[in-house]
Amino acid sequence: MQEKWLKVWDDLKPFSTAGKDDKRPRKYVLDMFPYPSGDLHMGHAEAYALGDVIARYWRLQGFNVLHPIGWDSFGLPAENAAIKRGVDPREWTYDNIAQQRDSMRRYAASFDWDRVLHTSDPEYYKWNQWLFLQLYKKGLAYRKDSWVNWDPVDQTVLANEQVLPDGTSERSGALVVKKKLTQWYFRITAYADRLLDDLNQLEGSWPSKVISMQRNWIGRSTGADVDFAVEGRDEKITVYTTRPDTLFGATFMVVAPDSDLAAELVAGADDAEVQAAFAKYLTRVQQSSEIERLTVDREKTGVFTGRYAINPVNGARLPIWAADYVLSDYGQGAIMAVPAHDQRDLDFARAFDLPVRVVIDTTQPVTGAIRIIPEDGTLPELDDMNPAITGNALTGEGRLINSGAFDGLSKVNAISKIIAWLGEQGIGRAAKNYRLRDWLISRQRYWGTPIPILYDEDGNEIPVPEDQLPIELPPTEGLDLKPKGTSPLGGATDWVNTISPIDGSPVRRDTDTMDTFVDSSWYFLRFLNPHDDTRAFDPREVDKWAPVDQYVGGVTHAILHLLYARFITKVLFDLGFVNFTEPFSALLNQGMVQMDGAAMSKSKGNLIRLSDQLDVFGVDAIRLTMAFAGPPEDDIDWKDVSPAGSLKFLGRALRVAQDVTSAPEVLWKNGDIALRRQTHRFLADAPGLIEAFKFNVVVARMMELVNAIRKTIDSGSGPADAAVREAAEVVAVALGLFSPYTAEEMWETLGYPPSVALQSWRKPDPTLLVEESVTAVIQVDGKVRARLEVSPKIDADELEEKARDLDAIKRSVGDRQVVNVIVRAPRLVNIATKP
RNA sequence: GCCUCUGUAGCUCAAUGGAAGAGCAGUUCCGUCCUAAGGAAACGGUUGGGGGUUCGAGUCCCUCCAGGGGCACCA
Repeated sequence: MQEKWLKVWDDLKPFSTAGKDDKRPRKYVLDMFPYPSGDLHMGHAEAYALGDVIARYWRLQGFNVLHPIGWDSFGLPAENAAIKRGVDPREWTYDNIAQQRDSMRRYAASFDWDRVLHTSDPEYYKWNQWLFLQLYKKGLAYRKDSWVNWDPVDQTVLANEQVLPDGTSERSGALVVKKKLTQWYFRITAYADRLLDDLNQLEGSWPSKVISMQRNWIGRSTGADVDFAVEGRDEKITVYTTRPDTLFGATFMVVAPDSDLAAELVAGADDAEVQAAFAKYLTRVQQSSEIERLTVDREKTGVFTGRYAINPVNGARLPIWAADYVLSDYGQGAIMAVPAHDQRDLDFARAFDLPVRVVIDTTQPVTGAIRIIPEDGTLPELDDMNPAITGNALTGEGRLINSGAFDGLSKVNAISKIIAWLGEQGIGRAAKNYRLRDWLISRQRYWGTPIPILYDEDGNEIPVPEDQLPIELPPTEGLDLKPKGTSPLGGATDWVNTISPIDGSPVRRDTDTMDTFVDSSWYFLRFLNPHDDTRAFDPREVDKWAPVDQYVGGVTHAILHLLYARFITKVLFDLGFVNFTEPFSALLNQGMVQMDGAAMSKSKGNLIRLSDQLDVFGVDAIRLTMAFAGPPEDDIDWKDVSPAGSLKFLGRALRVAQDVTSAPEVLWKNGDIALRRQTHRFLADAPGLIEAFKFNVVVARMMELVNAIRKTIDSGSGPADAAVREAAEVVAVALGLFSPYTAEEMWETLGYPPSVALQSWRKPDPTLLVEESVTAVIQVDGKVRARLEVSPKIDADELEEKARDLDAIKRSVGDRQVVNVIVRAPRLVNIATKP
């Protein structure tokens, strides 16, 4: 059965995107493309089953649907496998692709096979290099020397986004260490505001979880930069604070120990003891792992730098400390510490016995008397909440005290007033900061896109001219791919050493390759003209198809891929290449397939192999099981689902079609009215359910419909009834979304030529959707006392009259007084009484 | 710790503030030499607990309980 239909589909090509003169409205349905790491697994099976329902549905609805597939085929696993087995990564990669492609075809995924792309083809990564150069021209790609995340197992740097919250690499699982290197970055921070603000457009069409994760990741905060003079130093130190209202409460200052500023301050301290202590501390900080640094209830550590700053608002002398709870790459890498109103500063102050000065009275937040606190910051009548004693910083709302001219102001008012005052004095200004850092794209590995930059003998950057692209990867022969901390491409001396396109002088190529997230940040545009070797994408095709109408994929990419793709889209918008700013209009995140409540893995011994399941139950039953298992965004536990049940249902559906004895020409209007009503109710309801991704509900409704057909055949008007044929045809078309093979069999059995996938979703007959009569519920004091069969068009007065006329109601009301009658014609009457 | 989502039949889920439902599983029966397929019937509920708003609450509000997810030294 499988081979038969695969051949039919190959011939008919029901899913290739139609030509230019196609007048149908367009839909771009995109499944996240896979990484070719072996054959397809259960997770792929779920994702592609769900994406396929959507793509096939829009086709039935008369849309010209673009549903392409490709492979994200650069990346470390290929290279690691190549090292292990001594083969070329190309071989491993393209073998796996061939296998996955064949599996997808048998899985009946409705892809347009004429648009396949692989990111590891030079025809693709040529345009990756082109994209890099566009960013370079705009100053959005740049090199800098910085502390980077280093994966000691894969021997490469990682983007911030690739480091898990526990400080390990998302890929190798190794503890990430910090290393100072010169690397290429994309200036994603320049787009931070737009990436954040444009999330509002996606509200409602993206999962709120993904939106909130992106918001958190960008992490915008607003506050002020404040300049502090330093004793014995001409230059001021600028700190960033979100709480300028607590400026009068600053009692010390902290700088990041790994910052240039810290080193310079200590060097100028002219105190050997201080310098020795600092050097020791710095070493310790640099050796501590990320996992240690991120531990929550960690003791505060730090050293005094030997220097003092002056608080510009009150002249207080503030000792400057170096401590690793201040990060060198956020804000100014230095803070003013207000221990009374910041828990971290308070913890530090208590550890090193630094003063605490309360400047906000949080006891009477909005109204009430202003307390005047003595200069030493103690609150005699408030000992039970004095932060220095309780260890709890006062972070709530309140009024300013101990703050000179600003006393009495509320927190919000004080923030704006103090920022304004700082501005007038020229010692501060409003400022914004982001958690988001620039995107580090260099990787010290072979299997990726070469960075199209040359360096002359003085180390100056020379971008490769666009007409010289692609820079192809050199063959692996003679190269040592083993991780050694520098790119394997450095060993390809003939490749590295070349001549300058400007003056022919000797130059060297950049030997790093790009993060593969660059590849996937724009691939959805390449699908529009995958074979065009004159440009990355055709603006006319982009106008026609993009942005993607429906994107389908796992929540694992909630930050990384989706953020990068959004960023690149905005860059392309600014460069005039596309006319939209968000790449994916709607996003569906499918859950994961689990076993016994845990992710499946070989090591846990709970791995369910897709190929085994397909062997036992077949493609149709597995696809149906995936759709029926529950809402798509929920995880599926394979022990809770029943592929055997799905298979049983498919058999029932097919037998129902086989039982039909009427001819295709039979007149439906003569059919059994009850079955026809159910069929048309299904036709009316299913589209809304599918568009809301409630595939499981559609399947349940389809099962009900099949049960009803069975009943009509066996104990109703019989197999020759026209309604039986009509309902079976509707089931065949609907089932085509989920279980294409069985649906084609049904369609053929019913006497039609292939393919059921080319059918249209039938319009329900509105006269069959209106009930002839409905049951009205008659309540007395909210309790059901009687029922009435009435016309659906009955008006409220008539219904009330009929209801009150019922003996059961008269009895029920008795001699109590009727105080209110609620009538919701035609469904309900409720008579409220008073004894 | 903070934010957020979800608790409905054994399981997976429905139900514009208006009769608590479906599918699957299980049970019984029919069928069959036996097994399976297939068919029929019934069973299954304090809608997590408590309070409130309402003529009327699974649905809205408050609170507690349980689970999931996200964030968490970013000044």
